[in-house]
Amino acid sequence: MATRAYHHGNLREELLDRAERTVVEQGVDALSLRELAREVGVSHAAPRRHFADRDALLDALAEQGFARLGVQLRGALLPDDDAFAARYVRVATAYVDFATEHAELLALMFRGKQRPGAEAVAVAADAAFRPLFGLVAEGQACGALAAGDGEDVGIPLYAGLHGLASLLTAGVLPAERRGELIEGVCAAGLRGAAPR
Amino acid sequence: MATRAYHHGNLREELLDRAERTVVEQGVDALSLRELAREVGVSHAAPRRHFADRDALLDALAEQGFARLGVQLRGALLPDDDAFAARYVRVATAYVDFATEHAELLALMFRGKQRPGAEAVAVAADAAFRPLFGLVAEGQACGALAAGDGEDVGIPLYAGLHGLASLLTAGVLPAERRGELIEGVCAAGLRGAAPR
DNA sequence: ACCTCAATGTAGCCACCGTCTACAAAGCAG
DNA sequence: CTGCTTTGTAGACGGTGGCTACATTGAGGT
Repeated sequence: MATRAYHHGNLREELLDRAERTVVEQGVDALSLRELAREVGVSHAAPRRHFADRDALLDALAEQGFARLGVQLRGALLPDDDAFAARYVRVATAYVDFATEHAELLALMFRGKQRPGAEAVAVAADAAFRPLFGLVAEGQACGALAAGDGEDVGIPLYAGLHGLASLLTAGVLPAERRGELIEGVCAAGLRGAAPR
Repeated sequence: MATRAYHHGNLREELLDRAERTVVEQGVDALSLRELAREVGVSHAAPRRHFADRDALLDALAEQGFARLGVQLRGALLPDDDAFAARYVRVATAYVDFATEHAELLALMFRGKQRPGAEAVAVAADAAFRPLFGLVAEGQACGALAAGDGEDVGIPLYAGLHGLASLLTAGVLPAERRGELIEGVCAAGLRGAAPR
């Protein structure tokens, strides 16, 4: 084995990858910098060269999480051969899927938004959510959604999705019914956002 | 000063009160059992007589939180001299108010639901939410909400509220617009849940 | 080719934390 | 009064995050 040299060469990324894995699998609280360093095979103080403190690492994780979420959402949005409602359900499903599969990561992502000095996280969040605003505009253009400020129309829709995801990951709603719950929330949301 | 005796007499409750305060003010992560014991003026191992470990204390806190939430919701529901929509907005406001004022506590409350051996928390949660189910039934009775399974009708409504609260506490949506956002989400929710 | 120097990793320390166990004090039931 | 249970205390252990001083490395200028 090419016993790596004194300098790792890729420490930051490897730390992030490992950290994301243990966060997703065992929760934020279970993430220990020292344990992480041990797993990667590096001294306990090495991570400090790349992350000022534990919170900085968590912020970076959140940023990366928003990037992943953005990819998922854009992927779900890509095929544009469907009716608007169907596309909406597809994007909603992608969002709820991500939220339930990465529950702990999502909590981290939203935790970061209000912390000071986390502009990078906020920027990543905006980028991830941009597709949703486009979808709302599209719905307005084709007459499926009420006209007016896109935010006013989109916020109730997004709140429903986010709330559903949150209730699913909290165990308030049973995960087995995920599919039908998404359908129900989407349908109710679209009715509520329809032109009147 | 009546220097209290060896036995405190009311340790458990005082620990819970102090703990809730620091959780609400500084977040769950900032809660330290030792610091708590110091504040109450008791040895660092004393809390262990009342809470098996830190998680047990957090569970008790969650349980107490659901009790408080239930009181708020029932209070908002009590005056029944209004039209259904107005009552709904009032209850929704009470929920979002609680969620934003006790953001960290709420996170704790929902964290508990999925943890093993926390039936007491689940029971408290059910009790807190019971008023909401009653309100939905009432809306169905007076024709403001679609008939059918109360859960199918109520879940999208509740998801919207919970999501809105979550987005507000995360800082995704600005707290200053709380009032108008509640109005918007309530209106959209009611339209989506109306008979068709 | 050499030398400097910034970047990166290491080793050891500190205070703090949660948990465990052995012990002390207080209340209570007979 | 006596013994037992409850409640609080004291001290120890391993683990953690953060800090500082030091070691190693690689890259760029001469």
